[in-house]
Amino acid sequence: MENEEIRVRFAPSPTGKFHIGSARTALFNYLFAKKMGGKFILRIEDTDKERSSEEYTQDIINSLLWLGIGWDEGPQVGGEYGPYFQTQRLGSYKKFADKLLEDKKAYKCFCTAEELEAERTAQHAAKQAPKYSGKCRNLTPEQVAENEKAGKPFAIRFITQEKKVDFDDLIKGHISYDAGLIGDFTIVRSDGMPLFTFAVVVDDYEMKISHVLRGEEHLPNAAKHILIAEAMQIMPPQFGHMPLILNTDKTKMSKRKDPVSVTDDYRAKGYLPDALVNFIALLGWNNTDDQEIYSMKELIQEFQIERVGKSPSIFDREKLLWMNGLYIRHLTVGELASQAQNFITDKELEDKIMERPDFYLQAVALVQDRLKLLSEVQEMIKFFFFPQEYDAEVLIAKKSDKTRTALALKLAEEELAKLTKFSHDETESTLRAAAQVNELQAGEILWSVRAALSGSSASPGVFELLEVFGKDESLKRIATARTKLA
RNA sequence: GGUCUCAUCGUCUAGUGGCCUAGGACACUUGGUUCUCAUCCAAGAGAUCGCGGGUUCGACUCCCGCUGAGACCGCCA
Repeated sequence: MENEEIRVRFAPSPTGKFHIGSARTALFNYLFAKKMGGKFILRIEDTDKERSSEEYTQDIINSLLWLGIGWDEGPQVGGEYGPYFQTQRLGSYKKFADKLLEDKKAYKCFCTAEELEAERTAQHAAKQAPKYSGKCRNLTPEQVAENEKAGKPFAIRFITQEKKVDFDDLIKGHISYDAGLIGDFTIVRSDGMPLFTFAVVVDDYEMKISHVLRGEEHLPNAAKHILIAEAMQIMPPQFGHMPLILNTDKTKMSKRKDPVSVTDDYRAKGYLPDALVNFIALLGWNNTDDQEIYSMKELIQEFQIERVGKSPSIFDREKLLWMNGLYIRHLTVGELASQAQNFITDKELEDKIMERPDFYLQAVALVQDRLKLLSEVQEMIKFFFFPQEYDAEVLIAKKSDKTRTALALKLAEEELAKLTKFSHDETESTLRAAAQVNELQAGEILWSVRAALSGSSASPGVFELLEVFGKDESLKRIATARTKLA
């Protein structure tokens, strides 16, 4: 073995927003590398000029960073096997393609897109497997020269040997393909750009990649990978194909119908990166015991490629939501407050928060247990800063009525007004005593005061609210509530 | 149409021949705590281990067949 170092790569193509499935692929590669003391490399596969864009490259980078998946080599950090953008590695592909041509392991194909398309539809109609006819494979050197002279564009096709391709997949076990079914596939486009299938082999070789961990949809590509490697007389890396992440309808998650963008559907919606990482790590991997909550550090410690399952898993958003709530509850109030601030879109509210940061912090502390998403903070704390409109009915506790509620609020206002110390305990004993003396249920008075303060039937507890609001604001809100009942 | 992959509660999964009358988590139901909601705690319901054969004293676990589902078959990745 010339190279015993563990080197893995995550090689996304910037043709769309960074996908949750890609995040899982990246994560497993990262965990594997870190666990094994190896290197994690990020390579951008941007040879599809039509669909690749700078914006998407940026989204990949931002998402990875946000998730806490850093790379040892790649864009921004460099590395000795760069460059890490395929469009900057064209020389390498050309070199290997020329060699393949020279060794008669590939040939120039002058078929036009229309011809190929017609061939495929004909095969489809005849219920045959779509496979290139090999028409240009037997062109004589004279014919090739003639075509080239005529300025006909050509692609380069790989000569697929009719043989069995066997390999041992780290996850799926022994896999065998009949290469005879594959046909001569294109490795270089007529515009000179290499195709993924070919570029990957060259890059993995030049970057000394030892293990390729990717989605199961690439399983058939592994056979091509191995065939090309053989033709190039190099050792292919070890493969590991991870089961797909499915949508609820058991089909591959798609951009069209599912929330799959890490940035738009998770980060922007108020999910925490640690929760997302924890959740996707559990999609296809587990550690035999009953532990479900893992920090990145623990994941690295515990990760074993052998423990990656073979069957696909459905992405259960309910469970993710639960986990996100759990992570939110584990945040310190300060962390939560500052992270949630990014989700405040209401300008007036934002100004108020800036004016009264301590009050904001106290409000956040009271809603923390009730959150599942950071983005929910705004709705939940609004009433702290701005009294909300509400219906008088809200003030009346379940087993109470209008008259008793009016009395409860009157008593509350009078008794609370007497307090000099407006703490949780003081207000509690005061209100409970008032209820008892006047033969009201404690619940009647507590409910109505809480509703008066929050304007809602569901809110943090009344004593916590009283303490955070303070005497003046509390009495003001109770007074307002009383007018609603009058 | 061909090839490949997969198959335990609704979902994520544990289970590597006897510990399984199948364990945990989410969701669900009920109860407790309580001023509501949420949290928290407790309990419950939920899987004839896709089906059929075999191997074995014994199979969720091994083998074969079937069925079902998915992926792939591009000058996309």
